[in-house]
Amino acid sequence: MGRPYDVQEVELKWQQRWADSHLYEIDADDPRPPQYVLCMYPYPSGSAHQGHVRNYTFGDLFVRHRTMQGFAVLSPFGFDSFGLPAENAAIRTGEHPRTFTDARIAELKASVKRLGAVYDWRREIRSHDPSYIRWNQVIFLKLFEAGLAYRALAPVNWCPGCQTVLANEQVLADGTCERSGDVVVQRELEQWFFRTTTYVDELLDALDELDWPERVKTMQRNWIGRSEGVEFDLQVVGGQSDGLVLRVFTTRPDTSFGMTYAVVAPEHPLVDVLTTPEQRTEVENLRTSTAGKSELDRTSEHGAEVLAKRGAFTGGHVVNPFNGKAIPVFVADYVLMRYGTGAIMAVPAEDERDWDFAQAHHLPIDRTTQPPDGFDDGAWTGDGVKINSGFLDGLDVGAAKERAIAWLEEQGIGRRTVNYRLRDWLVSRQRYWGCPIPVVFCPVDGIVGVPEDQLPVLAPDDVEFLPTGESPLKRHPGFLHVTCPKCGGPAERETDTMDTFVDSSWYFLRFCDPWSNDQAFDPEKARHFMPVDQYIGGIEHAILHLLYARFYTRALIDVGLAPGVEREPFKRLFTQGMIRMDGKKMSKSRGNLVTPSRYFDTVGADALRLFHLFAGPPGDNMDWTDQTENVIDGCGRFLDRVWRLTVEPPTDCRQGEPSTEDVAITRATHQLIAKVSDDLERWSFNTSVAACMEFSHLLQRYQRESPQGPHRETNDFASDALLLLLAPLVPHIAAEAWERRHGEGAMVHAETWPSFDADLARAERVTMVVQVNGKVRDRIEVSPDITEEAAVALAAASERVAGALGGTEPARVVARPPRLVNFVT
RNA sequence: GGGGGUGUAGCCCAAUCGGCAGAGGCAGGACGCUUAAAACGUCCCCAGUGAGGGUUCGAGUCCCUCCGCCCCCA
Repeated sequence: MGRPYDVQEVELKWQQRWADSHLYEIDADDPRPPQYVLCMYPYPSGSAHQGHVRNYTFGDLFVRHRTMQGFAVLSPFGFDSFGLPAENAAIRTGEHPRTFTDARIAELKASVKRLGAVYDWRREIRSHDPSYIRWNQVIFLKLFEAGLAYRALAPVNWCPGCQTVLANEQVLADGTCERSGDVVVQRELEQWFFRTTTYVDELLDALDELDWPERVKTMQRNWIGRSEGVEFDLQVVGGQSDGLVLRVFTTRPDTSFGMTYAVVAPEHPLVDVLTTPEQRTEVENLRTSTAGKSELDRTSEHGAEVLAKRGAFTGGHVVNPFNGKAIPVFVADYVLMRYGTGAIMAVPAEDERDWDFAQAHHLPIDRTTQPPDGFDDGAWTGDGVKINSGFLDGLDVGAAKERAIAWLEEQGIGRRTVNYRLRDWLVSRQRYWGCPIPVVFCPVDGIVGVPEDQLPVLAPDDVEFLPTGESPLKRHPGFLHVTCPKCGGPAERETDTMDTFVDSSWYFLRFCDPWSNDQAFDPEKARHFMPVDQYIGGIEHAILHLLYARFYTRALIDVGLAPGVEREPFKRLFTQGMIRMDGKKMSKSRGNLVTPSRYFDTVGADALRLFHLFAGPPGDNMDWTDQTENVIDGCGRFLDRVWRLTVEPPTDCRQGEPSTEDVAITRATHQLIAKVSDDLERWSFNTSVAACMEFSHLLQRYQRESPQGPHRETNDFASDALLLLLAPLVPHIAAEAWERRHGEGAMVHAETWPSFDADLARAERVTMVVQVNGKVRDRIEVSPDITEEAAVALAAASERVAGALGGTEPARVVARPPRLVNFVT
C-alpha cells in the first residue's frame, strides 16, 4: 500500500523520542495530581500476541489521555517471570529457565515498545529478579510471624509413577498423569498456606463499594461462597456408640422434619464407629474408590445411576432430634470432609442430589414444603408453606429457618454458623522455577525462618532438570542441607517454592518504589500512588489473582509493611474481551496466533492499535476473521487521510471574518471534542474512532469545497483538534503530524487535552418529530431550546398533522421538546 | 445443573434518560479522475432489531417465556 508518509520511520522515531523525553517517568514528588494506570503484568511468553496488543493499547490510551489532562500518570511495566513453562522447557531442552525466561522477556519487551506504548521503564519488575525474590521472602516471613502463613496437611495430586506432586493442569481429564499415564491419586502432604479466610467477610463486603464490572464482583462473591446456616447434633443409636453425636451442617434447617437419612464423608472420623460388621466391606470399597478422586470428580456429577455406586449404607443409625425418628447413615463421596462438618442431613424432598441419592438407594421421601400446583416430581427447592413439620407447619421457608434455629439453640444441640466455600490459599509448589520459601526445618527448633540478612534464598543454578516431575531442589545437597540459624545444628531447607500468584499479589505496591533497598517499598510512596486508579486485564483473572491481591494488600497493611495504604488495591477495574479465531480463544497453545509483528512491518503500529480500538466495545469478545485484514487496511487508509488533511493542507487559505461554512466546521469541531472526551471516559473507544472518521470526511470536504479556499484560523483549529484527540489513540502519526504543523520539537503529547465551548457544541437546529397516535406525520426544524408551548403550537400548525387528525381534538398531547410532539386521539 | 453476558443490514458494529432504527467501517455495485490500474473522490445497495407475549401515547432499550452463541462456576 502506498502511504503518504514512511510509517516505520515515523513510528521508530517517536518511540525513541518518547523514551528520550522522560515524559512518562513519574516521581512521587511530582506536583501534578497522581494517577496510577496499570495493565496486569504479563507472563513473558515471547513476542506479543493480539491479546497483549489490545490490553496495552487500552492502557496506553488511558495513560496518554490522563497525562494530557494534567495528571502525573504512573505507568509501570513488569514481568510475571516465574512459572511452569520455563521449567518444562528446561526439562525438554536442558536450557536453564533463567536464560529461557530472559530471552522471552527481551522479545516481549521489544514488541511492547514497538507498539508505541509508553511506560516508566525505570520501574520495571521481574518476579525472578533476586531483589524481588528478597522482598517476597521478607514478606512471607512477616506473614509467618503474624500467623497468616502456616503449615498443614492438604491433599495433593500425586502420581505414583513419577513419585511427585502434579499441578491440576498436569492431570488429564481421565484422571491420569499427562507424563506417565499413571492414575493420579490424592495424597496428604504438609503444605504452606496463607490464611485468606481471616479476611473472608471483609473481602466479601468490600466488593459492594468497588467500581468493578458487576460480573467480576459476582464471580468473587460466588467463589467466596458465604452460606448461613446451622450446625446441630444427631444422637448415634445402638450398641456401644451411646452418647456419641454426629454433627451436621445445613442451610435449610426448615426442612429438618423431612430428613430421612444422613450422609457422612468417607474420611469422616465416625465412619468406623457407625459401620456395622455386615456393611464393612461395602464401606471399605467406597473409601478405596474415593481415595483416587479429586473434589471436582466427587462433586460435579450426579443423577441416580451415578450416585448408586458412590454411596454405601454404614449399617448405623442416628436420631432426628425434631421428630425422634431413627434414620440410617450412609457414606458417600459427594460429601466433602472440608466443607461444613463433613456430614449432612439428607432431605430428598427438598434437595436435588438427595433426591437422586434416595432414588438410587430406595430411601423414603417426605415433603416438608408444599410445592406449587402441578409440581409433583422431583425435589422442590423453592419457597412454600411448611407441611408435615410439627411446630413449623404453616410458616414460609424463611420464617421456618429462624424458628428451627431458635429451637435448636434452646435445646442446646445446635448453633447458628456461617460456612464459606473459600479456603485458605495453598501456596506450596514442588517446583524449581519459583520463589523459594525461606525457611529451614531443624530437628531441634522446628520451623525456622531464614534471617533477613541472609535473604534472598536463591535456588542454585547447578541443578539437573529431569523429566521425573520432582523438583530438582530436592536432589541438590548443597541447597538442601544447611545449618539451623538458631542452634547451628544440621537442618534441612524447605524445597517448596511459592505459587506465582504470590508474586503478582504485591507487584503493584513494589512499582510505587522499586528501588527500595531497605524495605519492600516505602509506605509513603505507596500511599501516594495507591490505589491503582485504573487496572486493566483479562477476565480470566477475575477470581484468583484479584482475590489474592486484595487479601495480600490487607495482610501487608496489618503486619505493618504498608501502614495507611488503601485496603482495596484496585479502585477501578476493566476487563477486556478475549480475541477468538475459528470459535476458539486465540493462543499460542492452540496454534492460531496472528502475531502483531507482521503489522508493525506493514501498516504500522498505529493502524493495528486503531483497529483494536475500533473493532467493537473493548469489553466484548472479538472475532478475528477473514474480514479483519480488510478492516486493518481501512484503519490505515483513515490515517492516510488524517495525514493529508493535517500535513498537506490547501495552500491558498483565506484570512478575515469566518463565513457560514467556517462556523459550521468550527461547530463540528467543538462537537467532536465533546463527543470524544465523553466517549473516552466511558470506555467507548469504537464510537470515538467513528466520530473522528466522520469528522475527517467533513474536514476534507470543507478543505476541498470551500469557496475561495478554507479559512486559515478555522482550518488550523479543526486540524489541531483532530490531532490532539487522536494523540492517545494513534500516537505516532499524531505526534509527527503535530510536529510538522508546529515546528521542530513540538510534542502533541505534552499539550493540554482540548476543551470545548458547550454553547458552540450544541446543534443550531434540531429535527422535531411530530406524531399522531405514534405515527410520524411531520418533521420540523426547531431551535434546541424550544419551549413546550412553542413546540406544541408549531406541531399543531402543521398541515400534515391537521390532515392526520381530521378535525378531531387530541385527547392527549405528549410533548418532549425539542425531539418530539405526539398527539393522541 | 446454577450464575452472568450477548443477539440490530451479507459482515463488524452505532443508537448514552423509553422518543425519526443508522454514526463509522468491511464487503459488493455504479460513476468521476486515469492511457490503464492502484490510490483518491462522489453516490448507491442492504435490516425493522433472535422468537413470542406484556407494560406504555411510544420499546432495539423496561418486564415475562423460549431459542442460539460466549464466559464463569459446579
